[in-house]
Amino acid sequence: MSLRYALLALLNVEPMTGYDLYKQFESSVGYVWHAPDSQIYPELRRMERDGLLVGEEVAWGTKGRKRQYHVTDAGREAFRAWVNTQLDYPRERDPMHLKAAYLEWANPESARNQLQAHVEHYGARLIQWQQKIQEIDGGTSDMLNRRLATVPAHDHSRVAAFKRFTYEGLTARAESEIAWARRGLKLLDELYGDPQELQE
Amino acid sequence: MSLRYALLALLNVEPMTGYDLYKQFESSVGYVWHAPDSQIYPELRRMERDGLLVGEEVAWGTKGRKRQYHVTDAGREAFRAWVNTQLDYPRERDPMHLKAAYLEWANPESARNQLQAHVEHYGARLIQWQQKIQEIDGGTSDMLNRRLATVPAHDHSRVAAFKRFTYEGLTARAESEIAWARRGLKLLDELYGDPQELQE
DNA sequence: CTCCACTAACTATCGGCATAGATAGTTAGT
DNA sequence: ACTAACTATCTATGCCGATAGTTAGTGGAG
Repeated sequence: MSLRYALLALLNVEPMTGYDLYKQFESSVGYVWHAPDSQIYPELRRMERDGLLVGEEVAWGTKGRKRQYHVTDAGREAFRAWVNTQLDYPRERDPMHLKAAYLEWANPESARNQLQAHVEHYGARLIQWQQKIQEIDGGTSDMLNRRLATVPAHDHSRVAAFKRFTYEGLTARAESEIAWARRGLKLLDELYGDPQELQE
Repeated sequence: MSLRYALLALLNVEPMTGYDLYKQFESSVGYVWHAPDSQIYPELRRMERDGLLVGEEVAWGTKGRKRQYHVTDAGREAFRAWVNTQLDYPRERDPMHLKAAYLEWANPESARNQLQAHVEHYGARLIQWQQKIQEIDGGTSDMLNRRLATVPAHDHSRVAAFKRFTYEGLTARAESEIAWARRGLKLLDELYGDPQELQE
């Protein structure tokens, strides 16, 4: 149900087509929320049906057509209501931690590779999210600048602060995951012997 | 697809019925992985069909019957294969962080309440996971002890170490989430004024 | 002896999301 | 004029998981 609000958040800044939104989810915004186009188009239809959006047919080339969606007052209201609503947390279900509990079944190299992949996965995320923070601080964030253009100047620092806060949380999580996986690698060394030492 | 392996992990320790497994997921094991019974029963059938389990009809009272599932060699092999397989990470999709990015839309008390709820949610998890670690260290973990009874003594420390490692990761994550939400609460104080101070 | 909580198992429906594929128009380079 | 890459939209299938409801037997408390 969050896809709907991720879409509203983007469309609040400016009207877009389904394809525009898909591109956003594929790039920068996708580091916080992702969705495939096959999910976006039907959801936009449903949102229009529910009165949160209005679609406007726009010419594209000579014969082409595209549908640009504008947020309605009801849409803005729905978004505001969502932001003010307590969300319910799903039950615990994390494949990597489940697997970690049974790593004694794995052979040591495989365990090592998987923890190494964990480090690399969150390492890549970490860099992306840190980059976002730098863009926010440096005022070079395209998305943020367009958003800021729609709010009065004295609210700018506030808007930017929450964006930064979001990425701070994501980087903290990534760092925590990396630290955990590194501890796991050390644990493997202790239990099975350090492969570096064995080579010497 | 992880449910299958969560079930295999539990059934590797001892044969159980669907209901037993459901109880496990409702209590201790549920802090790492959860599943409703409506998912468990059909999955057990499928696993039996795939040759990973064999079900045995057991008398229960005078007329009652229950089905106890045993892991087959193929089941153990499938589990080992899973533990050795690199898992693929899903795309980013976290409702709370998405919402955090738009907290300027929320009214301050609501934002405060939601961050407070975030602290409390992970606070509760933190206590549960820390308890698990203490149970492991103190040798009072029922689940772990039954598991240890199935492996040779010289592997005991290894098995326990991975269980502990899992919960360490979960507690670290919980602590990170709590610290983040607390930073959010402080940010709200800075942006909107500290409600404590206003009362004085 | 009856009531109730618990044990045991199963079914149905629905939304979210992944994966894949279909269709058509556009734009820019060769 | 051709072709590749991109824009734009939509459909189909299927798994995973949440929620809710059904049926039937067990065992203990009052």
